[in-house]
Amino acid sequence: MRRDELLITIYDIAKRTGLSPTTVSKVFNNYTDVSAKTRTRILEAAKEMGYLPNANARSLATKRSWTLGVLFTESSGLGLRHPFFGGVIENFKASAEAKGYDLMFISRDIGGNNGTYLEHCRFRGIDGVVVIYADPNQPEVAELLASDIPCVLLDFNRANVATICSDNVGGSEQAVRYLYELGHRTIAHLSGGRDTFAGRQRLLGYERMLEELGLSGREEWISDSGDFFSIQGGYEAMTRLLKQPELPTAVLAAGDNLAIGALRAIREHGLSVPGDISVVGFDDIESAELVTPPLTTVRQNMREIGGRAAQMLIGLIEGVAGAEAVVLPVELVIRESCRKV
Amino acid sequence: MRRDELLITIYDIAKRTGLSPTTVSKVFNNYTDVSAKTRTRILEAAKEMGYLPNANARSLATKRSWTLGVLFTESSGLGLRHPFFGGVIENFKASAEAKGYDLMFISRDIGGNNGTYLEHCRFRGIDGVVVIYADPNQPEVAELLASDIPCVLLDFNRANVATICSDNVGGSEQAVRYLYELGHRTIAHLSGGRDTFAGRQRLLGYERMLEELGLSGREEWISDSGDFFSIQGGYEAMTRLLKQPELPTAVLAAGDNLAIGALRAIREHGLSVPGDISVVGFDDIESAELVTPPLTTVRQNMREIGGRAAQMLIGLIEGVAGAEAVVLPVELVIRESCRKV
DNA sequence: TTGAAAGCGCTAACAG
DNA sequence: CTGTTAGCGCTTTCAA
Repeated sequence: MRRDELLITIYDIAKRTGLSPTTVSKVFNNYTDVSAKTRTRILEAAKEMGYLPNANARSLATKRSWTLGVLFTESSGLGLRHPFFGGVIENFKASAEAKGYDLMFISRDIGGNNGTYLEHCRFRGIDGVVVIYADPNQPEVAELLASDIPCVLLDFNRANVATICSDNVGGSEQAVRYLYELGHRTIAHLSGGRDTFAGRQRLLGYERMLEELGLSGREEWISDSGDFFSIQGGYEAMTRLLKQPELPTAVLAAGDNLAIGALRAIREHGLSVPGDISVVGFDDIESAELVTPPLTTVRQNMREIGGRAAQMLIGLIEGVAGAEAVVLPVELVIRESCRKV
Repeated sequence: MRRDELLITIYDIAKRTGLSPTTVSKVFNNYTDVSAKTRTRILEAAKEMGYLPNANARSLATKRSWTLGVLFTESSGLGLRHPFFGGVIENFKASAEAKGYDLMFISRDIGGNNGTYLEHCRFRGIDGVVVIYADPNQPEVAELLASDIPCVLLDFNRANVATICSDNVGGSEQAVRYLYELGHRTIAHLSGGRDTFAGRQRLLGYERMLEELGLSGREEWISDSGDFFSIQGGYEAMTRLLKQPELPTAVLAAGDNLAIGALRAIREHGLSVPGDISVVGFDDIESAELVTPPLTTVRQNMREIGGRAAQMLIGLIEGVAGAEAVVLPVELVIRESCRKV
């Protein structure tokens, strides 16, 4: 069975119904200037003949592909495997599909050759792209964001670009206040890397709340792990912290994986969580509740992030929305990694 | 800046170089019947003018989209969020891109309306699809597999379809033998659902090795969790097991998440792992080594599964390979959830 | 080694 | 309300 033999076009339908291809096309594009009778006649013929529109032909004629690009930074090495982003994309996908868009991954390969992200998008005729955790200052990302292709940027912040991220500052503030209310007065921070927006914001919230509560911050109690997502990074940052002559009674990690690494470092140091040190994470990834002790953490709303991102991007594409910066609320999820002192 | 103003076509290049569109096209398709001089002239002009081919036009003319579909079963509710599949897709993506293919998610929505997977593929002109953990007996999946569109099926097995999966039988066998060598004689199984291929295979390996070792299997020690991936399922299946009058000293779970749920059930029952009961998982997802105690488990080679799947699919598409059934070796990763008895 | 012409399947003015 | 016509950008015979 060759595929071409069953490829039905609007011309076939036109011939069969005695109408013109134009009219057939109009029916499939929901034009209103087609009589009800003609419309059903065409629809019936189409169904009988097994007609399906050809997306490529349509895109060629309309310059609209109904395809959304998904751009991951490849440098960070996380990508899909990270449960947080996997979850975000899943929800993005569901929202996009409901509105008739399909998703395609954007890479720098273009037909097997090297190119830029922007070139890839132009090559494929992508209608808009969601940029997930990619540094907007990286030249190739910047090029894309500055182009005429609508973009939504997640977890970063940039002038004139539609962005969406969690309330990172507020999340850290909530966490620190919670620890304070449990009686903690010496609170450290495992930072997620000062070169990322979310990392800086979470650090900022930590510092702000410390100040608001009249606690003295100490530079040595901020341990930079370089990257949110690595358990190893958290382990190392916590290990450094544990070398201090005076230890904090609590630590806020800028990511759950950092917190998980910290848990291990603390245990190996012969101390217990929350017995000796209380730990709070950030994200609420699936494994947060699986570790021992289950992690108290600041939950980001993955579902909402993905859904809103799709909605924003489509709004931009269809010209019904401008580039706003959305900040979504977070929620402190209390489990068992903190105790009263 | 309107996009159309900077859309350069082969006609523009032809005009600029004084050559014909045909010749320009030939250059970009690596035809050999173009003189070296002409070729460089065209290439230079193209670069200067910022020319990019138009994938839609190309697909329309050639009936080849250089797009691979990724089909997830939506029913199981896992999808990207599961670290195992996320990892598989990541590697699939990398291999596919290196050969000039891009990835698109296949859904049942087609332009926002309902349709079948096959219709979606035809609509988009998808060249081939990787079917990830979707039951091939589900009618719409079966329809796709039976079509003329090349498919590779992961983690299932079906006549005349290219498939790829881990050595599930062998993995269970290795695990049981390992437990046996540690001295265990009463070994239970948390099954991953008898309606999935991998679930049945893992059960089979378990039963076979029991028999080979001369151990008596007991029907009550096989606890079905209905689904590989749910921690909750593992918790419940293990809880049922713990109600038996006589308890096994070891349990093989058909998935790491099942094992993680079992860990919790055992702990809540007042027993310890591996003190009272040894536990072995299957998959080696990231959290396997994060739980307490770190899980001994059968590792599937995500990287290889994804890479081979891409390679097989492209082989099928390009007609250089037939539909084989590949089984990849697994590896027992020993951590701390089992002890000698 | 190069090019003219036709066509891939669809849409969008514009007439009728 | 329906149809004619002319593309969208590219590839592919086939002839020169």
